[in-house]
Amino acid sequence: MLQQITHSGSSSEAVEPGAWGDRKIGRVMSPKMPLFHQGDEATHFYKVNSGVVMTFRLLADSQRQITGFCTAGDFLGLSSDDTHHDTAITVATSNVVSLTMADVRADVELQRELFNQTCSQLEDAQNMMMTLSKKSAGEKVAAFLVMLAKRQKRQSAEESQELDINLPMSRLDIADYLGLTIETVSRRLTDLKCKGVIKLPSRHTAHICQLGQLETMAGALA
Amino acid sequence: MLQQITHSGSSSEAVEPGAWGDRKIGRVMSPKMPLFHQGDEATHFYKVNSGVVMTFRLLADSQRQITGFCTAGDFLGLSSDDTHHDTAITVATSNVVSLTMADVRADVELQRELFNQTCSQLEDAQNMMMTLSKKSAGEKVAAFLVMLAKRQKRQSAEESQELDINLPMSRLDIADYLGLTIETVSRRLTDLKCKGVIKLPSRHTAHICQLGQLETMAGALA
DNA sequence: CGTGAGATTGATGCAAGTCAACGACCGTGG
DNA sequence: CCACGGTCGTTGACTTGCATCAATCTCACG
Repeated sequence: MLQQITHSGSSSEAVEPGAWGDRKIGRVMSPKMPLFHQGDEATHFYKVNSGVVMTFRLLADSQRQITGFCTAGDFLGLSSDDTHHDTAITVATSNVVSLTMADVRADVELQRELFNQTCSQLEDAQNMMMTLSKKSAGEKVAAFLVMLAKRQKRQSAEESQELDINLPMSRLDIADYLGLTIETVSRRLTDLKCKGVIKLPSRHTAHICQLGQLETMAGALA
Repeated sequence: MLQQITHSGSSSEAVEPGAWGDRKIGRVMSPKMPLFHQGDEATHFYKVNSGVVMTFRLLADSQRQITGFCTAGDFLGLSSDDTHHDTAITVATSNVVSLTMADVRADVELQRELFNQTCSQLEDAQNMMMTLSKKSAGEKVAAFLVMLAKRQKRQSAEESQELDINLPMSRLDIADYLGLTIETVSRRLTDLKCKGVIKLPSRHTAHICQLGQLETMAGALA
């Protein structure tokens, strides 16, 4: 378990430079592949074309905070001081492109997109601060499911109350994202199941029965 | 108390356009003056020249999360969708300049500065996520004092273990920043006082006796 | 069909929240 | 200048939600 968390030494495991596919097409990566490690020099940053990548940072005592789950269209790995302050690894099979600041300087449209995304990520992070500090365990779990539902619905632009969502990450990942323990995540999920708001057909799938209800339980955000 | 928190209707109280001084010199504002309100259209953003401005966001049930304290050099009020997602008010007397995206487009140096700052703020927000979800109350309060010490030292570039710091904000502000209650903030502060790490000569001043010790108690961040 | 990591469920403890009373400071007006 | 009132802060008693510890379950994979 800790092995998953601790990053063994340097960037030795990260993808070697030059192994990236064409800039537009990107590179397909299987689950649990690191993009970069906390402390690495930030020579590149990345854009997710498909799949899920998560970023996290470690405290000295190996506590872990997952800072975000990146899905299609999201950028990650930007740094203000040329050092990565977190580690990024794929959660599911993903297609990722690698970029440099030189690419950005050459492309005005990319500049705009990048700046907007960064502002947007800052807002998300601030919302997450609210969630982490003010919400109860139940609200956090509900909010997490709603977030996943929104993202996965965006792709398959439905509008129904009912939908299946993917949970490619482990319970520990969810716990470390929400600032809870796996036990608490598990308990609150079964609560939701007992209340009939969701079903859990398999470990990595959730069926949402009443999205509106779930949103209510997630607590308002503004 | 709630009056302080609830924003009464629209942006009526915010500074009227045109009341800003010269773009470089800025505008002096007394404490508790709002710059903009959550929900306002984001026509301008701001840079703090001196003083302290805080930003916060409200949940529907009027819970408050302070998203940051901005001091000299910090930008605030950027938005990815032209709506302010938080409210900004001065904590102490401050000098603030107002800017627009047009200003940015006209100034390449400002672009760089702004982009760097935004990345940096994102990293800070992610660190804050760690603090909020993983640290104990005692660690949070210690970390808060260390943060203030670092900022105020940066200005008067000393390097000693001992220094006085200003606490212009109320205990409620500190609590809402750290995700605690005023009672807990108060208790942890008196703990630190009893341990001889700090002194509290007045309500809005703290004297740090052993900065190193305080940093240890704040818990490592990487 | 075993085996082990991941997930669930149950029992217990503790850190922080809540409720309540008191104390200290600040500005105001006599 | 001092007396007063109100806000803000501190301290104490009690409650509670989540973490912790521990046992069992399940299901993915060799």
